[in-house]
Amino acid sequence: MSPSHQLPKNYDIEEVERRWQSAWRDEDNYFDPASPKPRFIIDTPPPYPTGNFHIGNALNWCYIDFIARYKRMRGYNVMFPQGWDCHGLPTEVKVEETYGITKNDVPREKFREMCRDLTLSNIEKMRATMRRLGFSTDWSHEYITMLPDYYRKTQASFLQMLKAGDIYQSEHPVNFCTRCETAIAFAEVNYAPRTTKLNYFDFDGIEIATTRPELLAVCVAVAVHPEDERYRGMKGKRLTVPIFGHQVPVIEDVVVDPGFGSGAVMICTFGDKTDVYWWKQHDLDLRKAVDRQGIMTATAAPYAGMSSEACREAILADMEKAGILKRQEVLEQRVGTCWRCKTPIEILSERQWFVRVHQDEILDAARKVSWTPEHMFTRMENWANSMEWDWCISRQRIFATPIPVWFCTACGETVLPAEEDLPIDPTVDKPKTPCPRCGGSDFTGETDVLDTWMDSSISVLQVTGWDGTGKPPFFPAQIRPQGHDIIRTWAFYTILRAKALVGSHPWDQILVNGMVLGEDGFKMSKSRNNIISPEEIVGQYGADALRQWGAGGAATGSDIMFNWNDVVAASRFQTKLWNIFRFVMGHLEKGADLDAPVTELTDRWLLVRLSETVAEVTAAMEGYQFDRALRAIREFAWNTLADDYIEIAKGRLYADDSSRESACSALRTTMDVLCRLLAPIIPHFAEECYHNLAGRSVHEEAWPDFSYADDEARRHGDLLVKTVAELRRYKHDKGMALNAPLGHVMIYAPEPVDDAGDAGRALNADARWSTGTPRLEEVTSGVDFNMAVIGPTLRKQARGFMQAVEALPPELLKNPPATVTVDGEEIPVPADSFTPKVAYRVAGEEVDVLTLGDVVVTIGHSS
RNA sequence: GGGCUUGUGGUCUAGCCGGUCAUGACGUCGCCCUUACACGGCGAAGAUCCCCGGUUCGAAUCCGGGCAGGCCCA
Repeated sequence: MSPSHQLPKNYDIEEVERRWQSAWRDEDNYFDPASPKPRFIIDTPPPYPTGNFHIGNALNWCYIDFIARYKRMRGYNVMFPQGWDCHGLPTEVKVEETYGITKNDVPREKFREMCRDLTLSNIEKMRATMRRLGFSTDWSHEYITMLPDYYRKTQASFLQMLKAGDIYQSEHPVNFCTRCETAIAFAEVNYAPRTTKLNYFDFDGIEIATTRPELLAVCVAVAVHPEDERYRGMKGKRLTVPIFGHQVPVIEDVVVDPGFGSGAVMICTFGDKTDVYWWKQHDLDLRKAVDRQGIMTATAAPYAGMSSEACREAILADMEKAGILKRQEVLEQRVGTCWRCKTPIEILSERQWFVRVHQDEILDAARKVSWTPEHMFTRMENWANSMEWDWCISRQRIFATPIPVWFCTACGETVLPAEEDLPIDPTVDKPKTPCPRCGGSDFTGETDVLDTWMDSSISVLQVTGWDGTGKPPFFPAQIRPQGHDIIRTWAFYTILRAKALVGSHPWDQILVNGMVLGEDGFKMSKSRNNIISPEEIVGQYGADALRQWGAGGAATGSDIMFNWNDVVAASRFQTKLWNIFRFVMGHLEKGADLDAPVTELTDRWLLVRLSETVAEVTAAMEGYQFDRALRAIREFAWNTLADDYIEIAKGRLYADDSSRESACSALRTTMDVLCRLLAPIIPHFAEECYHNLAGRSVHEEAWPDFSYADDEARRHGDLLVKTVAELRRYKHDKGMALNAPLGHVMIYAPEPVDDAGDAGRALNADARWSTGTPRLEEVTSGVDFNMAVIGPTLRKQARGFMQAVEALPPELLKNPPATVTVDGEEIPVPADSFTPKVAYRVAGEEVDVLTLGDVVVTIGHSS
């Protein structure tokens, strides 16, 4: 046949994908607030605008887009919004690097402007990548957290939680980065290995081991384990701190590890998190020796003004001089560092803003959400249960949402703006009314700003239509898709905020995706040089191939190793599909009644298989099991349709009778359904084919509900396929070409089969079906056991039974006795417990014989 | 140190609420340019299903204990 003159022989990925991307209209993906359709709102992650939409994002967004497209086809009014979580240190650091300044070198507003400009150009780059990947984003619901319309809501949410008592100010120890000069939350602390020295010194007669001698000035107690015999009776005694001379108590606490150092530990405010625990637990003094820049304070005189490193060396030298430094050991430790700049964090006591964490409420809300995969809920649970401090939300930076609060200069009262006046910047704007407490009119604006998670943790309120008060009209959202790395932050904080602001859980479902690992099995990182960018993949193999990798690379939720093989295989599948499609179109265009009844066996068999595939893919998509969905589609298209069906039925397509109409009709249906099944995963390819087939966009079609049952066609078709495959193998084993003519072929089947001559044409043979028995010598050569019957029925006797059956004479296998003897006991033979394996011998005539189950095929040698 | 998770032919992967010969892809080898496709077709080789123990008539699958990897955290 001649392939369609309209369809090019090669599928030009770049050309086709670009063409459809420019043809598709953004409006087609818009959520319609007035629509009567059921809503499906996606709380899409707002990425940090680094300018680089990386492959981890790509995987995450592939899942989201599969869901969005699938749900639209299922008749939902889908919202697939796109946000940008702009604020934060990385952008400040980047601006400082780019312009060679620090944040204090330019006015606050100028610095913010530089950050905004950088962010906007980064967003533009990332949008371009997202469009190239073919995501069906609703760009009418884009939000940018650094713009007034959004941070007005962030500020409103702050005020509401403040008024409700969920937000408070307090002086409390916080993690502090002295490089960035800001407090950070636990979620922002990374732990890095470091080699340091453990210094043993004489502390008023007791040996103390410490890694942080520079904190000696803020030593507030010495602690020992209550059952440590070495320090029995020491509790309550007061010791004099060397060099500084102040007195501190000896306390006992079970958290002290008697095996570490000398078993006695000095508690400083604050060397680490355990110091904070002891300080609170024992109500100890607070002394401050390190300031926000990491410089020693007057408390540490005579070391005031030194950096903490210099102070450490100086104190050690002085200890040595005084003869109290006993020895030093090398110690491997893990030290908390700033997630952004890697500077070791200090724990400083500062006035900060906090959000109250009600663990139980959060967990209750989290339980109302359906988690996929289920085990990801355990991570949330563990994190919630391990929270010891409230959430520190204030930061001493600039590029962030301002905390909308003033302080009255006269009386210190905290003064709030009216919510309708938001957004405000308290360092620029002034209160509209005098101080409600003292009537004063001089105010200081809060310079602290909000943690960026305060912005992003109301994304779900934003997308469900929140105007800053009350319950959003479309709340809760239907699904939150996100990675497991941010369960303890974004998911946790969002649930907290939804509970605090709306009073219930934020989404019906959460779908947690895995991380993308490099080809070497490790997390992608610059230092490992194993980074693959989406552009690199798309440039070579196109967006649809990348999307197939995302769907099929791993089960949903598990980490996925990037693998070029999968991308290449994906691209080959498209080539295969394209050739299938060209072949089918070529025949359809030659003219056929596409509504003709599907009458022939092979055609009916194809539709049964198609129907089964639709059911399987639908179930997989409902459970977000994209790998299963894609696998089922591939198997159907490649094995069932191309290798089996087309190879067997193609001969009929060249004929010119009603049996050709049947095939064309079946193929037309199959291609239509197949395009729809493919549409969510490979939208460009599906669109290209469907447009040629139907002249419309596949993305405006409904998900197929195709259903076709025909048990006989399924059974007979399977026989036919199996027989043809066996005869192909026969030809192969004989060294024959697959299209070489065969002699007279008789297929003896248990039921009458009418294949419309397909077997004969496929095999290039005179093939006939018969229900008779070939006149051959039968030899029973063994048995096939049915374990599913034998096991449950006979239990412990199963093995003995099988041995007994195998020992039976061959003629008894064909007509089995009612009982067999096992260990001297007569036991009944269960029905269907085994079938005899029958081999056939040639009886005079020159034929070859193949047996496959209950089908016997004889092949005459003359052709 | 804790939590979660994974360990299947050379490589990646499916199966994992137990049932006779373990799925697919890439790679390897052989045959075939059969009027959709050589980015293809047909076939072959290749697996102690991480190790040890247990439950069971039967375990890749369930249980216990190891070992190793990953992620998150302390």
